[in-house]
Order: sequence, then C-alpha cells, then structure tokens
Amino acid sequence: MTTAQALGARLRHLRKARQLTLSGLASLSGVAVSTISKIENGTLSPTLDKVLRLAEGLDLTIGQLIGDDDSENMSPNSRFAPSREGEGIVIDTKNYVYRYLCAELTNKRMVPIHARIKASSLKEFGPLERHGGEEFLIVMDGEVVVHSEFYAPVTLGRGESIYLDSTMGHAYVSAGDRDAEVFCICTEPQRLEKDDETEPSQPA
Amino acid sequence: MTTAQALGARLRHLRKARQLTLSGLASLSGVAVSTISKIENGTLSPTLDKVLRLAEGLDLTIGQLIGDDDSENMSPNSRFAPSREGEGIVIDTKNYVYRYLCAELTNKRMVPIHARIKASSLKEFGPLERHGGEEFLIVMDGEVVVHSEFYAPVTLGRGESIYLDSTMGHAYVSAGDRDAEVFCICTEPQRLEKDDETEPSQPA
DNA sequence: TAATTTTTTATCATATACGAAAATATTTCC
DNA sequence: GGAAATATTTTCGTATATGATAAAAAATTA
Repeated sequence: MTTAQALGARLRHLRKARQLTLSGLASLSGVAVSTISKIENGTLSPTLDKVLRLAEGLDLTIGQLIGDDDSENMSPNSRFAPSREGEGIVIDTKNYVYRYLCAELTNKRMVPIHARIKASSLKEFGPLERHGGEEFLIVMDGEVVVHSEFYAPVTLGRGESIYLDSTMGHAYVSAGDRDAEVFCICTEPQRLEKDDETEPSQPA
Repeated sequence: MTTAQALGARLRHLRKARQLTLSGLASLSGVAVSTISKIENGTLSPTLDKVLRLAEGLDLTIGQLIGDDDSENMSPNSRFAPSREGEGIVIDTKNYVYRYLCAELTNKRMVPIHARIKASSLKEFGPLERHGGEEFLIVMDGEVVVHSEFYAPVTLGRGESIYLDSTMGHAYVSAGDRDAEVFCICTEPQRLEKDDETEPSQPA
C-alpha cells in the first residue's frame, strides 16, 4: 500500500467517524469535494497546504492525520544482561569508538553505549550531531568537553555526567592528551546509516 | 507571513543547522535541489509527498518540520544539565546512599542516580527490590554482586554494567571490603497511559 | 585581483494537483 | 417499485509542483 493510499484510507476513516460527508468536510476545511475524494482514493498526492487544511477541519494535528506519531513502545521480552569489559558490538567512526552494550536484549527502553572519544577538538569533530530522544553521559576516564548548539562548552571529569536533549546539536570531544572513556545511555536507538551518505561528493 | 514562507524559513534553518547544502539535503531526501530551493523561498506550495521526504531526510517527524505538532513538545528543546561531583539530591537508606542527578530537569525519560552501596551481603540487604521500568547500572568503583529473582548472582567490577528489568526482584550489594560506587539509570516509571485526546496539556 | 569550485536561483517543459460541473452511485421517502 | 435527494466519482480546463539544466551568486583558492 502506498503512502497516498494509506493517507486516503485514514482520511476516509476519520471523516466517517465524524459522520461527515465529503461536502461537509469540504466546507470545514475549504478543500474541494472532488479533491478530497481523490485524496481518499489515493489517486492524488495532495499538497501540504490541503493536508493542513484538512487536519484543521478535522481538528487534528498533521501528525495525527497522517499517522506519524511515534508508535507504542512495547514491553521488553528480556530481563537481565550483564556486560563485561570489552563485550558488545563495536562500531568505529571518525569521532568515537562505540560499543553497543547488551545488544542481545531487544526492545530496550534505553540504549547503553560505551564510547572512546577520539576527537580532541570541535573542528576535528565536524558538525554537531543530533537525533531523537534524550541521553545521559558519564565520564569514566579522561576529560570530556561537551559542545552544544545553545550552551557554552562544559568540561566534565571522571565521575561527572550530563543529561541533555539529543535533538539539540551536540558533540563530545576529549580534553586531555588521551582519549576519554564514557558511557552514554540514549532513550532511542541511533540511526546506523550503514548504507552510504557519509560523503556527498558524487553527483547524482 | 504565509504558511509557505514560514515553512520555507523553518526548513532553511533546519538545513543550515545541520550544515547541509541544498544538494546534501536533496540526496538525503530524494527531493530535487531546485524544488527545495523554491520551498525554502516560499515560492512553491509543496506536496505532502515531498514534505514527508524532507522530514525523513532531516530525521524529523512532519510535526517537527512544520512546527504544528504539540505532541512533540513534550520534551522541550535544548535541555541541558551537567552534574558535578557531589551534586544532586541525596537520600540515605539502609542499603544505599542515593544521589538523584539533574533533578532540576523535570519530565526526563530517564532518571540518573549515583549510589554508594552500603550493604555487603544479601542477608544484610533484606528482601529484593522491584519496581516498574528498566534500569542500567554501571560500576564506577569497587565490586558489585547483582542478586536477582531469576538468575544466579553476577559480580561486576569497575567499568562493567548490567541491564535489567526492574520488575524482577533485584539487589545490589558491595563485594569488596569497601562500599561500591555505581551509576544507575532508570526509566521513568510513571508514564501516563496513552489517554484519549481532548485533554489539554498542563503548562509549566 | 582572477580563476575555480561550490552553492543557490531562474528557466522551462512536463506531470499532476485543483476545483467546477457533469456523471454516476447511493440513500431516503413516498 | 420510482422519484427525489444526497453522496461520491469522473471529466476536463487551468494552475502549479516538479526536476533537469542553465544562469547567477557566493565561497574558496591561487
């Protein structure tokens, strides 16, 4: 089922649930009857403008209308996972050596990661990272400078920690002469992007 | 300012914040460079299809992209809370000395706690604890024996960690002759259970 | 400065979204 | 059943969204 068809089915259901006719929704939203009909039948890919009007007519957010709200988190099937020194799935990137801990547990509400911070300056690090959710970082060894989009840099030593909103741009860099070691616990899995997109140097 | 112009400004800001060029976002989203340019300049009212692709390329929900999704405002942007050695709300119990970190941030999805483990045997600890959610424990200093309802005891040293379902009975005790120091990150247990809409969110 | 590369905007042909009205389908009422 | 009313789909002309490419602007070098 295409996106347009899914949206159409959803829109029709929402309209019917309110016992609205096409013309009823048309007058509520300002979108023509024929257009709504085509959207519901998936024969037309509406402009954002029309979708917003329909959402307003139905008294919904666009996220509710197109079903883009984050789905339910299901309870985990797992219960117990110790993680030893050196265990875990290792991913080596330019700035960090990640070790995803307890990877054998699926559906966790938190994603614990051990990381060694290779970058030692923001310049070397490159653009700030950002992703969904929140994260909590604990410095195990060395010194870490936390750069972020809206705050002055903060330096953390061993045993110190920071909680931050991951949607804000952020970067961790090592402050001392050696790489810092940290634990980072995220509320949402990081995108792995193993496909490509690291270097957009080639034209399409 | 029209809707299209507002979206354009927003899109440009989000793209720039990620240090992306038009062609960079084009390759991430699959939308043509010229189209993105026109959207950003408000000279075009994009189809939903393109907006969804752009949101995906920026790793955002459509609500976040167009700024019309109050469900996404639950965790306000750009929150940030470093926690220094010795800071936090201290609670002294029989088995642990808790220090609740980053207490100034409310409505966190995770609750980070520093703890000193006073108990040194299960007998001394008493009955296993259990509560909602999940937790992740990192040993900062000393040795910790993890007792649990369904598993044999596990001993963890500095830098080692464990993830477990908090609803299973569990107890942490110090193994060495001195108290162990740990960080424990718990998921927020009291998440409200997906109410129907029609309930206004309470302002801070 | 000019030359080069990168990034953004303008042009234009094509595809398609849009709405008014006609055609069809469905329900309501007698 | 048939007629009327209502609801939905189709038709079709117009407006415009889209992307390839050209042009312009901006950034980067030499």
